[in-house]
Amino acid sequence: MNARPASPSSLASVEEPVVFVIDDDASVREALSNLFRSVGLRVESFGSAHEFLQYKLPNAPSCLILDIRLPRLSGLDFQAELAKADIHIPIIFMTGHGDIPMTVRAMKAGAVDFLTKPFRDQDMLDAVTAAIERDRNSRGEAMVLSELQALFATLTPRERQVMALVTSGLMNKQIAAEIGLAEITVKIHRGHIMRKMGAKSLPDLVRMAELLGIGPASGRSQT
Amino acid sequence: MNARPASPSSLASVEEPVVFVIDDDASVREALSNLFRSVGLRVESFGSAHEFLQYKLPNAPSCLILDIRLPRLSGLDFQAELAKADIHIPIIFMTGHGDIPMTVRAMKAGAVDFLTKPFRDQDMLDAVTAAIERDRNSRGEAMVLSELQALFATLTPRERQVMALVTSGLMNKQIAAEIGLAEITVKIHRGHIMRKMGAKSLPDLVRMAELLGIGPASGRSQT
DNA sequence: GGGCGGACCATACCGAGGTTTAGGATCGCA
DNA sequence: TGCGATCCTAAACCTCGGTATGGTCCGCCC
Repeated sequence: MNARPASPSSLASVEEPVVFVIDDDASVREALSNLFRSVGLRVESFGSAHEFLQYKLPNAPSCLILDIRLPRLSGLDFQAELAKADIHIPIIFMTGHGDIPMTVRAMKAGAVDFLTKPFRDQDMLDAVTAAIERDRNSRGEAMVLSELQALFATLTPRERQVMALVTSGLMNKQIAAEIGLAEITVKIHRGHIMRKMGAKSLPDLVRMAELLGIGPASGRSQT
Repeated sequence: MNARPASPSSLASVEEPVVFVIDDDASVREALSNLFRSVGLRVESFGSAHEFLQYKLPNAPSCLILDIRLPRLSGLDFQAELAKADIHIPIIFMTGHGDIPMTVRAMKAGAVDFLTKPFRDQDMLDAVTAAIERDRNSRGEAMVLSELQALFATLTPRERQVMALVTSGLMNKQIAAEIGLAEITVKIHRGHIMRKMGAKSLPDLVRMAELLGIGPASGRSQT
């Protein structure tokens, strides 16, 4: 709508969505590739999980189509691997003969969908659309957060500490007493914080602190 | 002014957890009841979804064990019914012969787990424990939110409007210009807001506004 | 009609927030 | 040894936030 974000960092999410397909059966890869390409989606397919890991993931909304039964590694285990490696991409599982416990485990671990072969093309396309959309959102949030963290990283330890106390609602004089400073010094730090973080107002800063998960944790020991 | 900040609202979550069981097979109800009671959980069981709906739900962390195949209504449909009726309770499905699409649909709709009969008692207990815990958390959050909403409801329309602008970071004089008031009037409103909402500081108020989802939406029409 | 609450405004006062200017002290690094 | 970053403080000055006192106007309900 309105509200220019004013961040010069719109260098992400400009890339087109990508669908990744991992299946050891070349004919399946082929069929899925054709399906997705027919609706204008970019596709990258792989014969194994290992191949996929070699590939440098683009900074674009994407999702992963995975057969639950993979050559060396089960799809479920691979899902866990990705999570452990901090690679977060929505996963759509396919299976020819899966069971319910598998399904539950996959869904609990965050899978977007779980399709049984044979599935209708439209079901797959719907799942992919939802997955891409989900990824687009989470990428957006992650980007905002990482920019905030970058700003936060430019603060000195003292400034970080003061920021936590300011956003917790303490007055300058209380902060000064809390950490043994003159009130004027706190004001100075506070000014630096506002400038470095690019906050236009105190509510702005409070919201940043919320996103960053800042409590009195960064402060010193409490009673 | 009323200004009754000390709302005696600690009357929740003191009740013990309850497990609800819906199954048309009395022997299943009996077995599950015994299982849960054996670990000290309170159980209420029903032969049909309809019976369950007659029951007045207690204000306690709870969960619902549901057979996917119910007498009149499918478990999946009943899940949707509950959601539509704004009854949010974690659901654990059981099934003798369910399929994967059912499972996926249930999990996507928020089910906690989906157990295939026969299941191990421990699996059921684990699922129930997780579900109760989830419900305890969401009840806690819901309670905090409803208390906030109660406070917010005591604000006059003008005060609500000013609150939105204050928490968005505008200065008093800007707010005054925005809605055509004298700055002093804004200050008065602001004071009332802080008192009525029980906010001890501006950051406090900002966090409340975040929880309440307050944007310029409650203000007047914007460009 | 009188009471009540909401909304509005003025004057005055004071405390809190915030900047500028001008320093001093410490520490690590080139 | 000099430089820069960090951290601290002071005095002066101004704006902003917030409260109190006192008052007007309007609409609603008994």
